Amino acid sequence: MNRVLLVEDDPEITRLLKLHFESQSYQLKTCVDGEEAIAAFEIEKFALLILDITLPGLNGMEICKIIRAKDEHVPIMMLTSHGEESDKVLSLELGADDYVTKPFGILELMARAKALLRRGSKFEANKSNDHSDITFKDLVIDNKKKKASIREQRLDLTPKEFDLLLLLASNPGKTYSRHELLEMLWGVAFPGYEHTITSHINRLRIKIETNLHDPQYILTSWGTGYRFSE
Amino acid sequence: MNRVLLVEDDPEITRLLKLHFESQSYQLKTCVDGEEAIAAFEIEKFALLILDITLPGLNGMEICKIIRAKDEHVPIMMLTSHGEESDKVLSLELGADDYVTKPFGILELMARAKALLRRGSKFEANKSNDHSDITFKDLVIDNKKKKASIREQRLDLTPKEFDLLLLLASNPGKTYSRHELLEMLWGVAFPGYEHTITSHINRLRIKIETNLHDPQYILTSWGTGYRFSE
DNA sequence: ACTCCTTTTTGCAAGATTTTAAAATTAATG
DNA sequence: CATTAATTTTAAAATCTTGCAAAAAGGAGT
Repeated sequence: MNRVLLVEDDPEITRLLKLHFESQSYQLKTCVDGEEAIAAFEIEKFALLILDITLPGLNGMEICKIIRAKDEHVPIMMLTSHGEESDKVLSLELGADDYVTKPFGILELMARAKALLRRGSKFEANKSNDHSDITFKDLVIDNKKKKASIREQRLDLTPKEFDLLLLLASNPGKTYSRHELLEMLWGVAFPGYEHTITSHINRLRIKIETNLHDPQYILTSWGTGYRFSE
Repeated sequence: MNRVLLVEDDPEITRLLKLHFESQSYQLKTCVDGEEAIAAFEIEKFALLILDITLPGLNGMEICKIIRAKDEHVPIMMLTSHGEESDKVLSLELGADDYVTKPFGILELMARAKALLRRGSKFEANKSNDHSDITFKDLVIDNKKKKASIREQRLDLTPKEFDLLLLLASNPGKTYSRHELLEMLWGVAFPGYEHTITSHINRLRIKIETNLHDPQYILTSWGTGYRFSE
């Protein structure tokens, strides 16, 4: 069973999650309010529920409570705009299993969603290869150890640099626009500019590339974005 | 036979144990209540049972009693939130083999689980090298003797300091977040702050490093956590 | 070669994170 | 029960990262 139910009124977030869940071959059904969600939940079975807290009409916590009363086990993840600790505690008390605050990096959200989905199902697909190293030329990225090295030498990367490199390198040859990168790493609701990406790419290259005028790892797709060599 | 059955309703603990048992190549099957557990026990064989005492429906002690009646030998470990001595005594009378109170350090729990598993099976895999010393540069850690020395000189470490050093040094190069360290050494339900880790790292360094501004053993992964040199 | 547009480079201030030191709390011991 | 040791919390100083902007350099098309 691979159906996920999302209750969210922001179309931008809906679009993004739909994109990512479907790319991982999950079906994402979306509702914009609580009544719709509860109705959907009555007819169909879902492997995971994702509820926005701030919604018109019934809010996320209320939905959570109602659904938890009907189904003790289904994994529930809450989304919220404010990083309010009280919301978090309250949600978890109401029976939510995880809690993500906006702006969230889509990759982080997906990772946590997968953890919940995994828990619910016995047949471990474990599709994502979070566990194996990525190697290209003299570069090795070990996500498990949070470590990257080039020519046997450990790279001293900041968290953002590491994430950026990991994302690009996980999909060699795919060009990511600055917008996409911001969305995936900085989060959907990130208010900043795309310069930021440029800066980070630059700093990464300084640490990785031997010759900045002829990069071997992080390549520019002119007018489009960046890609990892393949 | 390497199957372990966990009966636990807290998803956080479930997640953590699953992670650790699977990393040690055990299969961990999880149930959230007693009926499910007993049903599973009827069909499959397990090398170890871990029961939370406080559960919705049938509690851990009741499950223990029922299962012990069906199988005299299977090792059973109890988990409980309150360090109540009476619970402990009662559990052991009901046939449990070990008893761990929350918050528990995951490493301690794993060690005790392994001890029980070992008892049950004669063919000792002994996968983990708990018994050999760890040596790096001038530092020697002897887990068996709970002793560490640097430059032939015994270090006077407190228990927490020793555990922290041992954990980091058993996986050189891997960056552990403060959260991970808390979870593994202090326990899942530890209510404190991550500063605590910082403090212990600091005191460890004072005892181990020659130059605090250029540590050779315990390194900082900026924005991420700490790691042992490799 | 010229112009327009994009990318690279550089520097900096604001904000985070880590270090350090010391105080407060808790646990262990006689 | 008092002392001592161990652990946790707090707070400030030091350090590093990040986001942004502006200048310099690099393509693309004419």
